[in-house]
Amino acid sequence: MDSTVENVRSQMRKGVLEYCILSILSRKEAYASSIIEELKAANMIVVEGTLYPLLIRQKNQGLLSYRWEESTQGPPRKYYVITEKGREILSEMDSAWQEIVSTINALRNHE
Amino acid sequence: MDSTVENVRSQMRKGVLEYCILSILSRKEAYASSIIEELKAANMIVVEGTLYPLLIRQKNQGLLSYRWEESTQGPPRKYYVITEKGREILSEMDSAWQEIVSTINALRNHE
DNA sequence: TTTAATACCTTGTATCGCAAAGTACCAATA
DNA sequence: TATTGGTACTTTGCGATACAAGGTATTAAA
Repeated sequence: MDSTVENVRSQMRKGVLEYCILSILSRKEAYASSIIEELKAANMIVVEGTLYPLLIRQKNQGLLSYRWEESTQGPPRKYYVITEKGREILSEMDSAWQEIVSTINALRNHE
Repeated sequence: MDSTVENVRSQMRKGVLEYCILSILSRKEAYASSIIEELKAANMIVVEGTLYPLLIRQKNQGLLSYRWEESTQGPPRKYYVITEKGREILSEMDSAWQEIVSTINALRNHE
């Protein structure tokens, strides 16, 4: 049951997910669960099975590193930290995003 | 050669492709090749193998219909026409898009 | 010692864009 | 009439990716 619109909505979210992750981590380091919380607060529904592989991908691309930290209430947390390369890529993502926004504006308001 | 950024750029485009198609067809009917031209002009690179299945999908969802028209120079063209339902969905896509834009703004400029 | 909460990770599935190859129609030209 | 080139539509196979679902491990409280 496809609900066209929900599908489109989730497609649009997908396109900017990596951008959102890097953006969050550019402000302060964070661990997966807290990133999910922050995304949820911003109306970007993301689940664990999506986020973990994505963080690992970005780490493998050199955009992130991480360190373990003990928690007072539960297992240790893997705090991800944005790298210098990550910041460079983030800034290129800013451009890419602006470009898409312009494109949509052009297409949507043209004439 | 993954070029992270080009990958992200294309991910972002994917997310709004259906939106762009409906948007173009909301102004006037068009056939596949002309849609590709228009998208190219707007900086959205799309190829046949992407567009045709997508048009068929949207037609099957009742967002589009089509009619054949003879061409003076080549085989007949399949002109796609947006339906009433298509216009409704397009307007919901407008909302979805605005929401994503707000989300990004919130995440990107927060603090 | 069992339960609940927190946190990390993996597997299988479905979707989707894209490259590439295929089919068909038409017109001009050899 | 046979061939070539241009236009247009369609299909197949592949790779990437989000997500549902299930799994492991640690800690603290009941």
